[in-house]
Amino acid sequence: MVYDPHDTEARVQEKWRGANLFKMEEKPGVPKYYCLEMFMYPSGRIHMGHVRNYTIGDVVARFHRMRGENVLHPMGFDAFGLPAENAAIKGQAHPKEWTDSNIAAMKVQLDRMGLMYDWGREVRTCEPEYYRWNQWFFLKMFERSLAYKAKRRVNWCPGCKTVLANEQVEDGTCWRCHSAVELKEMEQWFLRISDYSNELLGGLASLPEWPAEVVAMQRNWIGRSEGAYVDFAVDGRPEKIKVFTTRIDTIYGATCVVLAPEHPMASALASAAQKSEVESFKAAMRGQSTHDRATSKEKKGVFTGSFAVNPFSKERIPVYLANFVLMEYGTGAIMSVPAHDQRDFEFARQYGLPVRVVVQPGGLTVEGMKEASPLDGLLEESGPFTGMNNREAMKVMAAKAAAEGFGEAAVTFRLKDWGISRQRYWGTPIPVVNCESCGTVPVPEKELPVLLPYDVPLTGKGESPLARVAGFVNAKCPKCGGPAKRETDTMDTFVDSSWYFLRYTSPKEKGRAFSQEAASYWAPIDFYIGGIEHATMHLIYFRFFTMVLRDLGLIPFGEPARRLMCQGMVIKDGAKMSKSLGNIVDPDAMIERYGADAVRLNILFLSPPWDQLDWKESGAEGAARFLNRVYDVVEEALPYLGGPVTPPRDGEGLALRRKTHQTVGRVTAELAERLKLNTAIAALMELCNAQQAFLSGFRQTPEERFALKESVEALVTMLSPFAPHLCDELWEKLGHEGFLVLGPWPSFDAKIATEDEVTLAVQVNGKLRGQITVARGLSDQEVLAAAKENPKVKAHIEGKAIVKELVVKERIVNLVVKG
RNA sequence: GCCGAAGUGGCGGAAUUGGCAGACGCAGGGGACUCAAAAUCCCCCGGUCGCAAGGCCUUGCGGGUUCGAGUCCCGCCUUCGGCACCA
Repeated sequence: MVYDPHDTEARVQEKWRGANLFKMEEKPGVPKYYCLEMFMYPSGRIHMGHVRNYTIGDVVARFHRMRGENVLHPMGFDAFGLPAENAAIKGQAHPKEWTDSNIAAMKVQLDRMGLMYDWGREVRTCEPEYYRWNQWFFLKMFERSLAYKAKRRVNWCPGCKTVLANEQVEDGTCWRCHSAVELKEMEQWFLRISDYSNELLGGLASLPEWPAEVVAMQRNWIGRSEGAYVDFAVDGRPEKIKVFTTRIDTIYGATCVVLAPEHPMASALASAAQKSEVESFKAAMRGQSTHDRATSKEKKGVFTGSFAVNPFSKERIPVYLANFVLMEYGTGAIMSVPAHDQRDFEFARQYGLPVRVVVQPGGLTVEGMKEASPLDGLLEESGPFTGMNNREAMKVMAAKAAAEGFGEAAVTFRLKDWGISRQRYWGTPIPVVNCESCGTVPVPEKELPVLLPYDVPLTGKGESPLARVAGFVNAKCPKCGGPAKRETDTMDTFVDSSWYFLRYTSPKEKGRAFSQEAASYWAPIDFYIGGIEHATMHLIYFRFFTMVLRDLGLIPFGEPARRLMCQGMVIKDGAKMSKSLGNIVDPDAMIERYGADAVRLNILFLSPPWDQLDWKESGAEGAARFLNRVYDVVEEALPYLGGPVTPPRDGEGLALRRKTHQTVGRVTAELAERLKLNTAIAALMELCNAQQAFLSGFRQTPEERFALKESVEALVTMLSPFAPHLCDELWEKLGHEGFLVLGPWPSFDAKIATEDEVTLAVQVNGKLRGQITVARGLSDQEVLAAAKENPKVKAHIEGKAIVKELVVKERIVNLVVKG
């Protein structure tokens, strides 16, 4: 009998719908479980990456529900963003219609997969009821100076015609369209994520169930470094140059001070003689992005004509501007110590500046020096500090600087504030007006939402589209009532995704972003699944938002997700699936061919969820074959299940019971803890194989009937999170009513799972020589005696002296012999 | 350069965290059923020597610890990912 998945899947899905099975009903007195997959961008079609991501979540969510827990497993849409707008520019449809119709199409696809989503909780970020709360959070942050406007050099993507956050620049290109990013001086809104650098970094230690690589990437990205600020006086001028250094111990070796070309003091420090050179250098640097400068590596600079005074040695050293000093990091100024910093070394060689060794690791001389020495050692030529260990000197010298008022120990971070202004239409309007007399004025809360107008000319030409909508732009100043103009930039869509997980807990809530009661019941997320590409974007932003929301008193926790899993990429024939390579696998076509259950099973069976996965069609055939075998086993067993049953105490019946309970133990452990879903499926396959073998020798006794019934029902139940359609169908065949997802999960009996005989391997000198099967619970002496009796072992120990005897309970015996 | 992950049969991958390497599946070979095919079922399937019993080798490479190492330690090689003129 061949099982037809299409017929079954359609019928079973209809029953689920009829029973409103996926609506979450909270029961009192049971644990909660919030299982969340990163919501989707409504591009129009789901791909294999979605299939994998959502199947993992679905299996885990179903499992927890079967165990009787309150499970929140929602899905929604990250519905603002560029593709919708670009489609409109191409004249396809209004972004709103484009988005809505894509969502409708994708929901059909998701339902076909059999995914257990409570659509009653769906969230769409482009709805005013959602984005008004983006605006509200913005106002709250504005009140606390966590949102501010500043003129900065920002990343401009000429392809997307908008500004990008630092996190959205990859290798000097736009994360979305990969155009080379340019630097532009623009007035922008920023969120002060840097205020949370310390907590974002420290909090990582409280996330043991996050993947090590994500934690490492975030740590790297936040980039803490310990050092000191030191003020250098400028000879003959009142102002001081503040530098940041991690090597204050090398300060006696500083032979110049170098400023970034954009440093605010750069022009002022130019002497009359150097003025034109300084200005032309600044002009040359202006067009170059940090990325361009970094990749050229060549050190370029110009002397300003001014001199700085080393506050320790009082030495007078020249002040330069150079391309390798970044305005964005530290203070935008450094002290240059050529002997102990490679960049400074190269710069010194280029411009003929002196090189002086001040930390002696042993045998280091300036003559013949090919590169800087970063090593530790004892200070030399360092005034009163000479002879001191350099690590010690760092502390002492920073303390001296602080005591004398020309510096202090300091920690700096690489993490910069989050620029959220986007010069595009399809996003959340920033709730601010610019009044001629009052300046920047936030829109009062009661006027929210600032609605995104529907009719907006979209040309893709570059400035904010909203600026062309007079009805939107012209507003009254909330403060003075005078004429004002609205902010026409919209927010980065990563703002939307920074708190959506909280909205799911009370998606219909009015008057607040979310119900605080619901949020503190459900959140933090127990299990969060998504792609690793968000490691330093979404996954850092939503941690930041969670901390801010906690500080606003809205939630009682600061970390949004307890456990994170990043599913591996789905590739085909060793290459990433892409349209240009023509190796896209269409989920719909796969479901058409093998059924949703087989597709789900295959994508989970092929490798552990977090590993890269090479989609193999033959695997889907294998999965379908297995489901067929399960179907056959049930069909074959069915006629035998009616008669009287008695628990078996020995023989094949007991052996099958053992296998059944061992499988329950293994599968439960995988689903509850380890989540190596491929091995859970392997265990189920083994159980099915055992049942097949059992049936071929089935003797129709009440004992064997008991074992068979128990085993088959356990298999169908445990397979149901993976292949929910087939299993619900089989459950009905087996004479049961209702749905497997409502539980219960099979109970595990350790006593039955444990064999009363154990097979041990016997080694002689660490080499496997034989096996013995003995009763459980024998003493080591008895086990050793049995081992020595084994004929194969005997042959290897005969005539030799046994030097050592080892027994590892229920595993192995090792006899060490000599001679 | 720094940080992280990984390297196991023809392939995807297992291995209870130091205890029988290769579970489970895919591909392949042989057989049964069939007029035939599909489907299904049974057997074989890391390498090597051997008729066989069995021996030897084998988890990227080289050392080490241990009765015992895919797993731990030291030193390399390779691949992938992230960051990178960050002072």
